[in-house]
Amino acid sequence: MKVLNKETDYAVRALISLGMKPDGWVPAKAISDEQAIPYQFLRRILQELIRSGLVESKEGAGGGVRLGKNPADIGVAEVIEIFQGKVQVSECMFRKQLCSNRANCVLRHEIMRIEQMVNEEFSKVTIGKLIDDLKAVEALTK
Amino acid sequence: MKVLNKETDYAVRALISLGMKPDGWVPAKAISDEQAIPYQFLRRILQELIRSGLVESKEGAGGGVRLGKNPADIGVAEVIEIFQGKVQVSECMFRKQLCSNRANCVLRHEIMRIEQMVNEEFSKVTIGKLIDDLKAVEALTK
DNA sequence: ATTTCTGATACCAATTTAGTATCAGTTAAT
DNA sequence: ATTAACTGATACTAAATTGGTATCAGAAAT
Repeated sequence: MKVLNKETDYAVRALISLGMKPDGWVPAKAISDEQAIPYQFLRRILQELIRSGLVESKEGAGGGVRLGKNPADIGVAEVIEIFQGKVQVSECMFRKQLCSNRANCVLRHEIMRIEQMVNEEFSKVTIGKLIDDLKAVEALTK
Repeated sequence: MKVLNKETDYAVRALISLGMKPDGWVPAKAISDEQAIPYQFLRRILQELIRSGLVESKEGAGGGVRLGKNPADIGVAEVIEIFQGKVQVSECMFRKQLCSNRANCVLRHEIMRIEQMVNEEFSKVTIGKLIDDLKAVEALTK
């Protein structure tokens, strides 16, 4: 059971990379090289990040991309949602036979609790936090 | 992002169904009808549950399946693991470029924390608990 | 005008998912 | 002894998803 797929994985890495170069426009090629992400695949990923406002872009020579929000305001949950949709345990695990009334279905309620918890935790892990952690590790290993 | 696939979903429903009929052998056909699970698909799922000891079977006429463990001792985490493997966030999200030393990689550590939390939560949701909740709802709606 | 970039979109192979089908063997009842 | 009701094992398939590639048009800087 893989929670993050390649798109989300690459997107997070790209966002971290951008967050560490806050000045100017970074071409997709630079990120692709630095993070070893296939160029065309990354391009498509960046376009989705742009559409959803996490990243801004500038066309033409000297152009590229940069973060569209403060790194501390970008939670991994948000990135997951863009590429893999909202976390949902099952379409509806307890229909018909098992659950006469959807509204007060305790079982579904139970499961949705975990869903929400996961979402909250993934929201707390922001790009900013990841960058901070990363810097702390780098300082130690130097 | 769908956390449970059909196999896990159907498996849990089948286990609940079996847990509610603790006496005797239940043929796969009966579960298939009751829970509207495609028969052949369910058969394959049951065979995996049997292999992993959650379910016992008896061949021949009058045979069928029954729980192999106490419902309270079957956590949904266990079922997920059988059909979807251990929860893992990413193969290794922070390799090479981002993380010089795997062992003390704070980022990976961070993510694995959520992983473990999810597993614990899914372990606490047992078939027994689901059955209890279900009965409580049924009592209310009657 | 040429180079460096993004926008948009179409394509593709490999894998996974969800489901079907078949045949062999076991047990119970007649 | 036969038949009906079951599981065991396994092979097959269509459709969707995943991960990745390719192409062309257009924008900006030089």
